[in-house]
Amino acid sequence: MLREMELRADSKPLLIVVTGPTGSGKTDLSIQLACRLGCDVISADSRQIYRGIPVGTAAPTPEQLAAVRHHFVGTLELDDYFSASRFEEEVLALLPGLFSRSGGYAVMCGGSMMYIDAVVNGMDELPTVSDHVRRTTAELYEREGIEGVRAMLRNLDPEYLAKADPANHKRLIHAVEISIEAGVPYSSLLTGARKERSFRVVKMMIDYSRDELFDRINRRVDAMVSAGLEDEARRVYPLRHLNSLNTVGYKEMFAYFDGVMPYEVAVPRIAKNTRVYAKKQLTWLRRDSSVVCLDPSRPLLDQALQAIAESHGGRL
RNA sequence: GGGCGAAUACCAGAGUGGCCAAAUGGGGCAGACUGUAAAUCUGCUGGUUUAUACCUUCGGUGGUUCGAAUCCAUCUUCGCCCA
Repeated sequence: MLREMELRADSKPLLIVVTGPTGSGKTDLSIQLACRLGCDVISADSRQIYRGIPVGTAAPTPEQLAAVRHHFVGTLELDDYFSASRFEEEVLALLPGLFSRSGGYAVMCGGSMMYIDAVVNGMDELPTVSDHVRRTTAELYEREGIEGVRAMLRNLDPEYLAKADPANHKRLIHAVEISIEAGVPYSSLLTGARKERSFRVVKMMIDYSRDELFDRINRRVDAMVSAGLEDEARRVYPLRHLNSLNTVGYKEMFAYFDGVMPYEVAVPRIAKNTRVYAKKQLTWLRRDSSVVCLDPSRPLLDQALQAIAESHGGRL
């Protein structure tokens, strides 16, 4: 069956991106695809990449991991630094090997839109922020609040300040950090240019109606709870201040452990915040017209293979 | 049967004569996004295609007043108390 999908010698390899909102069934479809195409799965998920939190992040199960080789699942410690840019770098380094082993295919599966964009379009080169700069900027924010950060940015990069969201301290702080580190305004480093890639991309998502999706999410949260979310959260509770645990499912559990939120509130809150997260993903997806929508009422694998075939120029 | 209290937008809940289409929170919707992105942040949420504008709203009806969500009367419903 692979024969029919075999690449022609002159085509570039193909990265098949299975994305979509949380709870839409990406994991299953990506595994089916990878099995069918004989390739690996690259996870594009900013939380499943951490070790020790498989339940709350709905990471692939041990069985699923055994069925197909996965990358970037459970490979980092909770206190490891990571970023979309690093993801881009590591995936790009990994891809050639995967393509050559599979005959030109790789599946990327995940809902971290910025990670996917980093791989597909690339990000501008920025200097790595040193601990020293990070610390001084954090102190500035602590001492003088967002006003202080804005004042600093007025000197360092007025152009960015003018177009940035003035209330978003994370962005402003980042701009300050990069400007200091680079010695030039942050905005001067942003080219917006799309990087050349040596592979082609097909993106697809499973397009549930919002009601169906929300229903799936609600049910999945219940499943997580019975799969031991609370125990898992309790194990990582001592590390709750880490960014990797500033995550839906954990923060609500931590609030419950801290006694600031009753259990009966925490669980529905997880479902609600997951729905909000899904909405944000859909907002991001909405402006990406290159995403092929798959109809969940029909066989998904067939539609996915069809989309892949069409990306080859309509030929199998 | 009697006494008291309450009825406000999707929900909760402020407001007690004009600055009220009505605080705030929740929920919902929409959006931004180039180095921790499941993060962080923004806007809207009675109607009128725009609005410093107009219209319709604060349980019902009828009053008082230049003007009522706010005062009066009455009715309805709910809660508590005495029977």
